[in-house]
Amino acid sequence: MRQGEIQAEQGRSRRTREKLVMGFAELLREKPFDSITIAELAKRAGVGVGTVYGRFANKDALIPVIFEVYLKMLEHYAGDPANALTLDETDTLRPALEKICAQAWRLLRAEPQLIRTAHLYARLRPDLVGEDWDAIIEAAVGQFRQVIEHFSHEVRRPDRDAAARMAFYLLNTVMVEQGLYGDAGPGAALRVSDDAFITDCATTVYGFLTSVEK
Amino acid sequence: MRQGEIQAEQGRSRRTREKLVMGFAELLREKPFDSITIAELAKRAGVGVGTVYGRFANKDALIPVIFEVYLKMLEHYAGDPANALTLDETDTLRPALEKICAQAWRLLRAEPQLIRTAHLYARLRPDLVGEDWDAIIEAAVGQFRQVIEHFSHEVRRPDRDAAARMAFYLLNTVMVEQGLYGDAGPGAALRVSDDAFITDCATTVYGFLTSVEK
Amino acid sequence: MRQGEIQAEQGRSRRTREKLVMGFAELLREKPFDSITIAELAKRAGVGVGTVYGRFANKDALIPVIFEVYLKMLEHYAGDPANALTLDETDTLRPALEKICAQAWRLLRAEPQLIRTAHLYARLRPDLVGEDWDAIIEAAVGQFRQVIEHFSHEVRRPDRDAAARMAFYLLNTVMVEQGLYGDAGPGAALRVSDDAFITDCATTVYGFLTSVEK
Amino acid sequence: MRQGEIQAEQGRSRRTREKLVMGFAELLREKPFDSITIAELAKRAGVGVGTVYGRFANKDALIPVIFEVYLKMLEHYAGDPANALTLDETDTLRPALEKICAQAWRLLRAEPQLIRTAHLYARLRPDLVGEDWDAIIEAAVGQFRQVIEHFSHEVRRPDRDAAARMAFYLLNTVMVEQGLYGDAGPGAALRVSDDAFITDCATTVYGFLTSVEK
DNA sequence: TATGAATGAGGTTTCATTCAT
DNA sequence: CATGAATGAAACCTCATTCAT
Repeated sequence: MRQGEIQAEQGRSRRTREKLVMGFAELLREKPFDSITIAELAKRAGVGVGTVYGRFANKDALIPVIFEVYLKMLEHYAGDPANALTLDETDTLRPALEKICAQAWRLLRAEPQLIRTAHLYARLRPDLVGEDWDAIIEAAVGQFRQVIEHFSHEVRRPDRDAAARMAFYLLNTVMVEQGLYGDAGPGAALRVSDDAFITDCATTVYGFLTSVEK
Repeated sequence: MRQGEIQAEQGRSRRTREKLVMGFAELLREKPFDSITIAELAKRAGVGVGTVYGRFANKDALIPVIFEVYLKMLEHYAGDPANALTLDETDTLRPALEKICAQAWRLLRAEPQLIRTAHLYARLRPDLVGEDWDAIIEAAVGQFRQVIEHFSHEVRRPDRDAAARMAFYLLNTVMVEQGLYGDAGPGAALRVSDDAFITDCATTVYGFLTSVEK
Repeated sequence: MRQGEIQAEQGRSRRTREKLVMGFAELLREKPFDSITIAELAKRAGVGVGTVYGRFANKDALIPVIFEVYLKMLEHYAGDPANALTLDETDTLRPALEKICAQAWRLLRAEPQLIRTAHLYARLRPDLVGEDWDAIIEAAVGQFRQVIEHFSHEVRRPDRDAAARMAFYLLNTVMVEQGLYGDAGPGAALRVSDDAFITDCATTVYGFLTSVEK
Repeated sequence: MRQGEIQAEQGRSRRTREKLVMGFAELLREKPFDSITIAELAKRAGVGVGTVYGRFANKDALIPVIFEVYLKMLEHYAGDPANALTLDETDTLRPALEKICAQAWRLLRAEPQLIRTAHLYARLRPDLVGEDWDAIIEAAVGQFRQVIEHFSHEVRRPDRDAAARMAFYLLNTVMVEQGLYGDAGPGAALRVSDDAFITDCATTVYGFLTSVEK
């Protein structure tokens, strides 16, 4: 069970939780977590304030739900066949990385507020992330491991697992930064188009995977 | 003049601003911006709350000062000869990048709270960053331009300026992420030592700079 | 029937009431009445909150039960042969009073929280004390009447009933004050040991009983 | 300075505190402390809620003020010549004690709510009574010391100080009990008129002071 | 200009009570 | 009858901002 969350998940109670999570997901797409008030959440979910406290011990207990919502969104996105990554045998590593980058980019642009909040709270309250966050990361790392395996002959990093992790980390960090905060932040230095940026990201990961150990 | 900041910079008034900025700098190293109250700032600066409002129209008007403080810190750090980057003719690109990475890492570890807040607000309130942020970025990009120029024969990117910008962006983003939030966030996937991470960062930038255009 | 209490005392219903009273008695020994929540009581009694409201119209309706619990405790205490007051013919009034005082003191020290709450609510909500409180008092007054009767020749108060009432009142008030609130309150002025206090109490009652009418 | 109370007592600030204390005193005469809300106090004092928190860190910080108000009331009462206790040489101990009792009784009847609350919180929150409570007690004990000194030949208790303390304690406890809670509580056993009760109280103290050590 | 007391909207949390199941 | 989820009024407290001195 998530931190501060309150037991009992059946019948009316279960539906209430669903209403709350749905209302919360809506709000998370509209504004940052700390501008969301409990009263607002209650209203959006169509329940009373007390009801929120019936399911969540306090406002902090909602933080793990951010990741639950995030994970749900990713699953929904991954379930869409349009986003399936098919690794053709005739393909090479670089275009495959570009596909991945382009996909990640689309996702970031589609759900900026939610992803922003998730990333923010993963940092602000690491104690409250729960297991969903790990699941999210491991899934993504796994995808890279597959790609590396598939184009094994092109990759020169000796430790494939470490390489997959770093590749994920690189791509994730760099794209989230640019995708979420756009022209603000250090990204302002770039002044490039979306497409150019996607290409550069792919190049970066490609460069990392194919360069020899020091 | 910075947004929301109030004119008149002479005599008593000027010293008041200095006191405020110094107190603010102290507090920024201790806690996040939004946990700093105006009353707290006034006390730390040794002035009255009303006086703060005499210089800054509202709390938001302090956000640009975050970047001013950040820039001042960078300048102080850059002014220290111990941190000067000397590009020896006999050197090669890769060790030079490693030096840069190691330096950046030290800085991040020395001033995490301030850098965290600056990066956060550059994203949360891009409208309020002011000119200092640009100055910070251009300075850093410039350093990369120098390095690229110096090891020109090793770099295969055709557009040197664009390459310098991306290199800065990469390094900055990736290191800030890992340096500030450590094990939380996607960085948790890495599970590597500081030294290994620094090396990987250098490799990444190196890989990017030396890989051929698509 | 007690105020606000709900009829029907048979079978399942009767056992529910017992569970509630037992749980309530436990809680009364742990904390003041107004820090006890209905949800807490329900849990302790092993029933649902709604069930509490099935037996008691509202929280106030529990106040008379405080006295019921108090009375039960006194009866339990009085039933213990170790606490029986045997008035020997060779005894005199003063040592008898000291025995009574010492006994009362032990009781106060054994059940401070419950007695404190009972006395508090007898004052705060005199409308809700119910008949149990009278029973408690009359039992105690009766004991004094016996003692006065037994040492009739030593007592100089003409009205024996009034004397018994005042004696009880004196002892009760003075000891409860000191026993429950110890060093706080006016008792702070005393600064005496338990034994000395018990002796002084006995002296006081003795002085009252043996002094002549004005 | 009192616990949780906030510094600065001059000019506007001083007047605000006065307004608050006056409004508080009014409310204390009307209802128990814990039914008084901060918003209510603010309104009564004619200030904003924030202002209350500007002077008192939290609601608990008002508890010491209860005793301040109580002490002020006692001083006001003591200052009235009508209440001065003149010990005539021709007097004897017993009538003097009766005068004291009668006076105490009048006071109790005049300010029941305030005295009730003060006594209640002296017990509930002994940590917050502050110095005023000690001052109140010592003043009262001092009065008894005087009386005992004046009628020294009638008093048979060897330790005059201890006797004064016990006399005060007795009288205070017994009268407060009866005066504040009237017919509720153990006082219900008495069923006597006010005058008879006053006489009995005097007799009790007299009995105590004039009976020989055990 | 400097001060800091005063303000009050707005946020979180508790808990007696109701009522659908 | 029993249950416990749902309710929402009401309490406490914070803090950016104003304004009289």
